[in-house]
Amino acid sequence: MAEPVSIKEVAARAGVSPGTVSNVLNRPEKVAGSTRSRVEQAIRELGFVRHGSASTLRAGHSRTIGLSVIDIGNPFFTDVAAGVEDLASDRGYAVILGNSSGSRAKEERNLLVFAEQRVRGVLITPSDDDSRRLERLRSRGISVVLVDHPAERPDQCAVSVNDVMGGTMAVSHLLAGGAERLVYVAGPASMRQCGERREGAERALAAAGRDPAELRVLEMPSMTAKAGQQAAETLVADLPDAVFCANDLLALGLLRGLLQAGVRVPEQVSLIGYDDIDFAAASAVSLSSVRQPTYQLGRVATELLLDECDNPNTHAHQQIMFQPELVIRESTR
Amino acid sequence: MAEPVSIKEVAARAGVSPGTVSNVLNRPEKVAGSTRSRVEQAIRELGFVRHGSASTLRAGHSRTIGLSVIDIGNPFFTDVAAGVEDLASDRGYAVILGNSSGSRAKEERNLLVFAEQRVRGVLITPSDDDSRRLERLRSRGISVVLVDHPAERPDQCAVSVNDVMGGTMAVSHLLAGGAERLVYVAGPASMRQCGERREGAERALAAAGRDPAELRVLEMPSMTAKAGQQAAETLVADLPDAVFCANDLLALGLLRGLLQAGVRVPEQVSLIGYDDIDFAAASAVSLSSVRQPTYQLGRVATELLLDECDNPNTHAHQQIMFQPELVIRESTR
DNA sequence: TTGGGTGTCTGAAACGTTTTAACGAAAACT
DNA sequence: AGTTTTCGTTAAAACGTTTCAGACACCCAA
Repeated sequence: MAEPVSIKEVAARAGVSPGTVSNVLNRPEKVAGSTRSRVEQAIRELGFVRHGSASTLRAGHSRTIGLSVIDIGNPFFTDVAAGVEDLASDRGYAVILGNSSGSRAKEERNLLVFAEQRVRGVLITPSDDDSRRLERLRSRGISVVLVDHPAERPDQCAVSVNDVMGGTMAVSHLLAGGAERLVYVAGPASMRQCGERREGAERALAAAGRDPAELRVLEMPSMTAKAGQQAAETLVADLPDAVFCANDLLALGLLRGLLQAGVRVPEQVSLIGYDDIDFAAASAVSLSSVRQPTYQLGRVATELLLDECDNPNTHAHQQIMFQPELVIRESTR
Repeated sequence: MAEPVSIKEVAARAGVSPGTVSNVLNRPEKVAGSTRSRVEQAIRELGFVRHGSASTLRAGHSRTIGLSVIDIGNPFFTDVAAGVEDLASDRGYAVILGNSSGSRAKEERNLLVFAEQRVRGVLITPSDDDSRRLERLRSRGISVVLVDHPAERPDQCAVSVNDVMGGTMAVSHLLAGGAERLVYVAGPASMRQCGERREGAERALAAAGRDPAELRVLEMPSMTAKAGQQAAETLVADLPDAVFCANDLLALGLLRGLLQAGVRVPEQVSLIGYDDIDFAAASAVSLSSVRQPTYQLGRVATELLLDECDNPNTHAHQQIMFQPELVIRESTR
């Protein structure tokens, strides 16, 4: 096992001082061509790899960002993560992944890890609206960009999608199909997305001249396919004629549960999901859904974060809100 | 923006030396109860968070591991990642995520980042069989555990699933259903998984007294749903009666393409995938597949890696091979 | 000839931990 | 009482970078 080679040994072999090697690494334009190539050759010959921790310690900042998502098993977050990873990697940043699984404690632990690693910034889809934790990070000099969550204050960056509008789109579409008895299958009430999509749903009812209180809400403990299937068990007892699910995972699980119980979709029940994950188009009855620009969400969020890190003085905080898009397939009348 | 607080300030406030604070952090049993609680209080009051880079620099090893996957958009890898993250997080390790997207260059770049970060170890599903890169890591003292890839040498850990057997299972099942004209839709030939599943398929043919050369192979440039849909366009021109896809993403895309072209599954074409991702059960025609213990794969690999890191002397390298499981649904006769 | 640039490189001091040898005090043995 | 052990603590030396004030050589203008 070869001993790791340090900048000093490179310097020795190239016949220069360690400071010069550092310059070759960090501001190559400052060093004369001949010296530079000599150093570069030494680096190659010795297989030198910069010690990131030493660099971070001295320079005061790292080349890593933290990404905290709610459910890595959800293609929505996977797509976001792909956007983040692509751009971060292009810019030479490493991504530390944290999966909160919807647990506040786990999220807290992830943030602690990020703080210990002195990440340059954090991208987070918070699992609830408690902003104190994020304040704590910011007070440590770690930039935070909210992903799929609107900004709580103007002095921060956030990238989100208009969930109220998405909810309205979904339910308006169901109503247009003749929906009478509507159910909204939601995730935990603490999740902002669920609340806003619900509000959008209620607005759609109101806009159609109906009482928003008509909307029956079924709250599930998690937003997974399994939870969707459980929801189906509840619903078959008192079948609605239209269901809006807070995400596609719930919708796919629900769809499966309904079909297994012999319920016809969309004839008996009109069903629409949210996110338009890739698999929505391939399901037993292809799923109508509300599309979000997921990959883009991750990419833009990363762009904002890196800009905030690299140009702290010129950086202007931005709150970007994308618009969702209705995708109609077979599962709705 | 509060200045970050160091161990020294904690020491000052608690009236002890920095060394003692370090002991409280790393070997609390070595310090007297009263001193310890005094230090712990100071830590809490000042909001001290250990500087991971400084710690790494001095201690010579970090609390991070690198995870390099081929396609973060594939639920197979997502499940693996979930297993990795869960365990790593439990043990206080951070996970640096690298997505190679099947590109050798990108994989190389990820490994470089891992080396710079001085990760404690690397979990990797290599995108090809070039082992030199991994040797280079190991020679730097970074443990490597192969995920979903058998070991190339006995002195390394690897966790995989028997792909030859999986291929045999799949094709035997197709043959039992009366398959005559078989196609294997594969990913890039450089991927070991594709090759081994193919070998398994050929063995199944041989075992049935047929010529393995009968197996028509359609090689796609990537293993995604999109590629599967393209494969469908090729296949409809000369329709086989049974198709084995190298993974479920290909199979789902292919299924979609076939159905759109008016081909009935399984009546005209029997179709089986590989991985048994969650969405396989929910597709238009629910997909028969070969199940792999994905989450477990990630967890066990992490277990091995951390054992190798934490107990380098007692650690015994292990090559674990799980057995796949045939899951029969509607897409096969 | 002097004075001031300019371009290139050096040396040493930091950054915040961990680790080690050494120390004093108290406890446990002769 | 004297000696050894044990316990708890400390001071100082690393770890590998980056940074910054300066040094040195060279050239140009005055």
